Parts: sequence; structure tokens; C-alpha cells
Amino acid sequence: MDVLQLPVSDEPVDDVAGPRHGATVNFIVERLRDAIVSGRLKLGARLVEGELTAEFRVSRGPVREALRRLAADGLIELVPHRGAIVRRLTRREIAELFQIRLELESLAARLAAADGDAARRRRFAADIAPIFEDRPRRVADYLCENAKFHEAVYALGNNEQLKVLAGRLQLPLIMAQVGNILTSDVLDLSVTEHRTIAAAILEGDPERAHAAMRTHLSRAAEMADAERGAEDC
Amino acid sequence: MDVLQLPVSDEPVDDVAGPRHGATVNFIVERLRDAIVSGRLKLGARLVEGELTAEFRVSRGPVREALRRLAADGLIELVPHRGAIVRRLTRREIAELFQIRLELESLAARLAAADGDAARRRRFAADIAPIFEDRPRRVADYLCENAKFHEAVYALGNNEQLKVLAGRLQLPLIMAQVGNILTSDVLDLSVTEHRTIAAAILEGDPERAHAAMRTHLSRAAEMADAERGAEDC
DNA sequence: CTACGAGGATTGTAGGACAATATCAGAGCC
DNA sequence: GGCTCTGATATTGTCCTACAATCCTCGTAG
Repeated sequence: MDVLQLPVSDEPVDDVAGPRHGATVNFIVERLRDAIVSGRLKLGARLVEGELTAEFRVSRGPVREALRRLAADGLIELVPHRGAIVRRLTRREIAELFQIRLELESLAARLAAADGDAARRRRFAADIAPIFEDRPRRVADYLCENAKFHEAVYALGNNEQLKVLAGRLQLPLIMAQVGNILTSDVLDLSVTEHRTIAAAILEGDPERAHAAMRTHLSRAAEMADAERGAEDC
Repeated sequence: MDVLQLPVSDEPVDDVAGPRHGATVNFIVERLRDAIVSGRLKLGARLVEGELTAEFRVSRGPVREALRRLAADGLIELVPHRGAIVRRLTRREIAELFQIRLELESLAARLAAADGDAARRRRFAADIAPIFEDRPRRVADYLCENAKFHEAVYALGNNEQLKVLAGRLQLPLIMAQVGNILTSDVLDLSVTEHRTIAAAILEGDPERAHAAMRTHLSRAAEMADAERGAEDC
């Protein structure tokens, strides 16, 4: 189980462990999160404290803390006296999360369009510039672009609480689990919708931004559900 | 600092500590949460691991874990090498949280009104019965009734993710910090609005329930903001 | 074949130790 | 007097070891 190792680690072994004092837990969380959303840790894989302490060369304290944090984010599930397992979202959970995301993100879009701060608007325009480029996109490219776009909307929306709450919606995990539906057609459509939303925000039309975001996410939710329905449950 | 002790504890001292194996952390979390929302722990009060271990007769492990959990819920703030302090929400944070709550809870109201499960509807009707009673309400009564009402809406809404997310919105904390605006007039108005919402849900009118909930929370948000504006910032 | 018990695996908690870091009081300097 | 620097103190961050509690598995007896 070396899926957790950094790409290159020929350095002395103790370099693999946490960086500075006070950052050990963060280090472990990030590594595990990355391993999960990237799929290196498969769904249902067990995470045992003992193995992780050996893997990261740290004591059980930080490991336990890291696991609790991942569990709070919903990436793993803690089973008492059994260990933690990488969580698989059920079809229903995905539907529910999309329903929530629909509300939160359309709110963010409306707030973003209504925001008057010039600096933030410039920042937004710069951040989302990539979506207007006409270039072929691979799935990985799109996922990255997509994450940045939605994040930029939240940032311009300027509601800090909303931003942190959205971060807890496990979007990366969802994407990882339904990512295989992203054909080139779907991808183009998504990019087009992003542009529509962005245009409404940049023109300062809150209601149009709100509606466009709802449309975008409704469609995404339906696709995810259809895909998930085909494959299980 | 005996604000954490249970009301009555004449029993042998070791009864104060955690109940059964595996519930220690929960025990500490609940006690601290209660102490915070009830106001026994004042805003800005320090929570030091060492004191808590002595207070609860447990080791640092569970205490640390409990603190992390409370911090994740936003009730306290962890300051590195300084300890944790009971968090005071800023005026802005409260406004932002209400904005989010407005969306989530009006979604819940719509879902609740649209839900067709007979058993859940019966359960809902039973749970909210108290709001239709015509009796004088003290603030504490209302707070309890209010919490139960909104919880019942979420339950009928039948979106599990939405329910857990709403639980992270620190409503009790907000209530504790703006609770002093609850005059008898305000209280009556809130009860009336609750009835309006409940009626729409019971009649199965999603849009009316949605709108009524928005009205209710918009008003509440304005009042909270006005109060907070007077007192600080 | 099933019930049951023994043992292993794993987490939950305890307690002690030391390192790292933030805070604070006081000494010394300007 | 006010300022800076330094040491002492407080507190968390991490590690270690040990044991208790619990769940799981597997072999055995009926």
C-alpha cells in the first residue's frame, strides 16, 4: 500500500514524514484526501491506524486526528473497532448533495452578480478567463477548470460562510465517482453553460446568473443520477 | 470553573467522568456544547486542555478530539499554542449564516410540503403540535419550540444531507448571541409565522411553504442584524 | 450444521515525556 | 520614562507505551 507515497521520494526516509512542527496532521489529511479523490485509494478500502502510522512514520495521535477530519468531511467512514473505510456515496446521497448545491451555488451566483467591488470583479474575470478559451479539453482539464470556476463564483459572492460550507459538500468526491460520464459532448455543453453564467455575473444581472446556475446544476444532477442509476442500486 | 459540572453530582467522583467505553469524547462534546450555548461559558472564555482533563477526569486524547469537533462546528476557535476560546460571531458572520439558512431551510420547507409519505406527515403533525397551542410563551419555551419546529421541517423534507448540513449552521449559538431581542411581541409574530409555514406544508403547497419560510427567516435575519448593529461593530 | 468460545485485530483511553511555540514579566539600554 | 531583548512560563503538538473494550474470525464441540 504505497499509494500514499509522494511521486518522488528517494530522499532519506524521514523526509517522507510531516514537514514542520504543527503541520503533521495537515500533511496527513492532504495526502489521504488526495489519494482518495484521485482514486488511488479505492472505494471501500480500509484505512487502519496501525498501517498509517507505519506509512507516514508518525504516531497514532496525528493519524487519528486526520481520520476524524476526513470523516467530518465525509470522505471516509469511521467504523468503531473496525477502522475507517473510503466512503462510497449512494445514489441518494449524491442526489441530495446536488439538491443542496443547487441552492447554495445559485445563491452564490446571485451574490456574485450583485457584488460591486471592482477589485474582486477584476479578480473574478482573471480567474475565470480560461473558460472562454476555445481549445480542446480533456476530462482532467475540465475538472480543474470547473473547480476553479465554481470557486471563483463563491469568492466573488463574498460570503465566507457560504464558501466554507460549500467546501464540505464533497464535490471532488462526487466528481471522482461520476466522472466517467464526461464525454466530449457533455463537456462542451458544460463549458457553454459556464460561459452563460459568467456573462450574467459580469454584466451584473443577479437573477439571470441565479437562473443560469440553476439550469447548469440541474442538468448536471440529472446526468449524475442517470449514470449512477445505470451502474448500481 | 465548575460551569461544566452536571447540575447534581453528589455521587462518587468517578461518576462525573465519561459513561461507557467509546462515549467519552461525545460526553465531553455535549457538556461543552451545552455550557457554551447556555452561556455558562462566556464569549471569549479560554478552554485549556489541562484544565479540561482535570475537570472531566479524562486524558488529553479525548479532550483534544472534543475540542477539534467543537471547532469544526464553529463553536470555539483553536489558537495554536494558546488554547481554544469560545467564539463570538461577528455581525457579518451572523448575516452570512442567515443568508445561507434562508436558502437551505426554504428548500427544506418546499421538500416537506411536497413529501407524500403518510407516516412522515403524521409524525410531522405530531411534532409541531405545540406551535398551535395558545399559551403564553417564555423565551426559553420559544427557543425550544422553535428548534423543534425547524427540525421537524428538515425531517419531513427527507434530505439527510440537508439535515446534517443545517446542523452545522450553529443556530443555537446564534440564538444564544441574539436571544435578548426576543420581546413578547416578536415572539408572538414568530409563532404566527410558524403556523403559516406549517399550514402550507400540511396542505401540501410547496411554493407557499417556500415563500412563507423565506419571509420568516428574512425578518428574523433583519432583526438579528439590527440588534447586533446596536450593540457592537 | 450450528452454537459457542478462544484468540487476534483494532480502536478507545490513559498517562507520561519532550519539543515547539506563544505570552508575559522584568532587566537593561536609550 | 519608554523601548527592546531575554528568560521564564504556559500551552499545545507530537511521540511513546500500555492496557481495556470491542468486534471479527475461526476452530471446536454438540
